[in-house]
Amino acid sequence: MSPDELWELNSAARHKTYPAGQTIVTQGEPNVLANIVTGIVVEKKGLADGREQIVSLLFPSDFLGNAYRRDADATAQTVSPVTLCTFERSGFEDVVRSHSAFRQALFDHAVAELDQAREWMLLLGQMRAGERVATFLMRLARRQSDAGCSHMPRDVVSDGAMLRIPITRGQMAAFLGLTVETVSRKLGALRDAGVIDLLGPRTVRINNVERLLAESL
Amino acid sequence: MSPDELWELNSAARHKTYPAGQTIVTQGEPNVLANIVTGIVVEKKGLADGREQIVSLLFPSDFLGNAYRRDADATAQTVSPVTLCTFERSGFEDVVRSHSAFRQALFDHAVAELDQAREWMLLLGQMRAGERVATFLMRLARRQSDAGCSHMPRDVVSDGAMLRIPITRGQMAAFLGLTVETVSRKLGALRDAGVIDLLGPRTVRINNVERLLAESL
DNA sequence: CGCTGACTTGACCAGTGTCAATAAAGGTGG
DNA sequence: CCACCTTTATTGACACTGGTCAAGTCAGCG
Repeated sequence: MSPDELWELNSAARHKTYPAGQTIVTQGEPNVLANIVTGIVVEKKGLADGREQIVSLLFPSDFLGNAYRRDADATAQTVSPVTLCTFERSGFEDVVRSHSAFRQALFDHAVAELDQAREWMLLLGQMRAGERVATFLMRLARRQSDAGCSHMPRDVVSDGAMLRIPITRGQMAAFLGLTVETVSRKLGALRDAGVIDLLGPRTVRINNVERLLAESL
Repeated sequence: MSPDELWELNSAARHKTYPAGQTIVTQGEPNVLANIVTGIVVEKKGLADGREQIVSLLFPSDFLGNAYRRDADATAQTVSPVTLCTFERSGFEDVVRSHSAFRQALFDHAVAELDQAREWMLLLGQMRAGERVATFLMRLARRQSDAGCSHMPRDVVSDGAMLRIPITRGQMAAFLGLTVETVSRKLGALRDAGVIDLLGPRTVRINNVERLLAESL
């Protein structure tokens, strides 16, 4: 995007911070348009009896909210303390209307999200518990190696890679369609098999990428 | 859309027919842009060992393919004999570029698909087998009552409604993340409970919408 | 009218969920 | 900096849903 485009967008932007565990928007209520500056956000959908499915895990630089829909289709909640760069809807829409490159970027974003959602449908519908956990770790590792050094070839994870899990076991369970206990057991099984080390509940070292990939099918 | 817009689009269109069970596009290969005129199409994603998850069920009037992505993210396959109204990519893109209303429609379509995918993630990740089957029937019934008479209030299904299931049990299973046997058993359970009648393997009468809705949670 | 693929049903069992008890981490205030 | 408390994570025993394997039935179609 050109400097003047960015400036125009920036004039509609405002920074906002949230503590950990805070709900940003609730399913069905007016949406928020924002970029995540720091922290982790989850989007989730719930059933009447309280069961919840996390449908998206958002990292810094990810976009939150849908420009073309007034109300949110999922609840967005902070996992850690979060800084958002929020946009006024009216100013945002002006920028979208007048700049086709920006419109294109938004569209690409929506398409990528659809692709991810369908990939996750495959995981939720067909994979067994161990495969889901292994797949989650691999995708997280890829994502972090991407973000860390953009000069590296994409999607490469090497043996010995350290991995920070940004969410609790409960949130992993809600994302993978499992229970906390099963997630914990499958991680333990990977540890016992020597595929990973659990250095702490949120820190993993991948000893054998190939085997982890094989587990994830 | 205005008549001249439709005409312009039409000049890029060509009708095509496929027999039942035919693959239209394969995951990862160049996409197709088309409207479904008649017949049912499924989009599915597969694992290396052959397990498959249906990610979308498409009816006449639904749009197939993604204008902003060259390759397909899923395999599209006909369920019944299908007539497609396909568009040349180049001509299609001209229309998209020059008509904002059309672009908007495409965007709305993508957003709706994302919403549906996430709704299905909730089903696949959190619901039990019986709930999944009941939910499938309800959504199918709503969709058919919509299409049937657009003058009726949307989403209303009344007791005694007849329902045609357009796919096999195997495809239902692949859509719901279950096995054929479980789908069959849960349908049988609904029949035994008097909630539905199974007039044939593909024809259902809903005797008690309220209870079916309760089963689907 | 018979054949083939789709569907149903039963018996059995494995993989996950459930319940319960500990153990470890992390945060707070002294 | 340490002790306490709360939350989070691990582990075990057990139950149960849904998957697997195997017959058998039905429906549609040539």
